[in-house]
Amino acid sequence: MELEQAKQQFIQLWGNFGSQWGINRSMAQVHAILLTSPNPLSTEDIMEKLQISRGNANMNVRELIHWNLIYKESILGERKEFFRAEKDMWEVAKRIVRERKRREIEPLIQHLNELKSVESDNLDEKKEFESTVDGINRLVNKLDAMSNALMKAEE
Amino acid sequence: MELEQAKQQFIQLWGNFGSQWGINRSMAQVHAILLTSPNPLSTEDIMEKLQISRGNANMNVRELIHWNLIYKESILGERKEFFRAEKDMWEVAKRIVRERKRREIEPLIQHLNELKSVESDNLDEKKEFESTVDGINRLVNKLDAMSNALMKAEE
DNA sequence: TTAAACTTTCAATATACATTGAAAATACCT
DNA sequence: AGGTATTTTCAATGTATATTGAAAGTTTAA
Repeated sequence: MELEQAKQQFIQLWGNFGSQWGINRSMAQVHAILLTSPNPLSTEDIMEKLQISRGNANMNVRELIHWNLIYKESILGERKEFFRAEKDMWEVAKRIVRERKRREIEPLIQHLNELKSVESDNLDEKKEFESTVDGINRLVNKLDAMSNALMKAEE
Repeated sequence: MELEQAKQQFIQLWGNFGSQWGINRSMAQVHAILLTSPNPLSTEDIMEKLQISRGNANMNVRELIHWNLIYKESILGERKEFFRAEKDMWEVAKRIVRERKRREIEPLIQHLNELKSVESDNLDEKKEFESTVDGINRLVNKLDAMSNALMKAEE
């Protein structure tokens, strides 16, 4: 397959994959284009290659920096900012896990704790509810422990 | 906290959590209401408790059955169908992993394989592209192996 | 075999979320 | 300080996805 065509397919693929997992399509596509570029790219490069607006490009680049998946890079004699992606995919995975944990899992645990015990006359429903919440709590803690172990283990 | 209020919060919580991970809100909410109910519920019960349409309730119940997260259950003397949820959360997690693997990871691997090698004059870009695809391939295989190991390991 | 009870489908509609682009803000150079 | 290049913001707009509900389909019981 021809390179440009393959890149195009990869960008679409990564975009779809992202959106199935709650990452917005453009952000995943910006990530894809930087992952496959040997040189850092500017906002304009990204706008052009993905055919998206300046605002969109800018916002998703910022977001990717915040996720720690891409870096700013300056090019000698150029005034604008350039960006390059972290290329070690195991590192990428770890950073995504870290960020989603911080954003979603921790608040989830927080909220579940507040639901731990309830008052009610209906003992059946009360029991079922508490046991569900407890079950989820245990699961989340288990998964959390597993992911911590993995991220330290490396390889 | 009062039970009904806590349930309501849980339903919202589970719905939001689902939609952050690419599961539609209603489906997660239907799941939530069944998880916390000691008795099986009918489509009408679900419609009423979540204030959603018949079509919506029906479609998401079907989908949850397909994910193997809820079961049909018949109640003596009742004609309509009732549904109850799998309550073992570790089991739930395993089934979700299984389904998402089947739906998303396997097709991803499929597509990545097709992009494995490309033709181009630009050796830099070609190399970068192939190495990115290879890196993702390795990552996905690693995660896949890990999840397989975990799902067998139990506990 | 009919009719009531119940389930499924799907075109129309609504909602949530992503995207645009021009204006405002900021950084940089002389 | 003034002017130009570059980045950021955000109200308006567009788009993908979810939801509705009524009609069509199916099952059950008498």
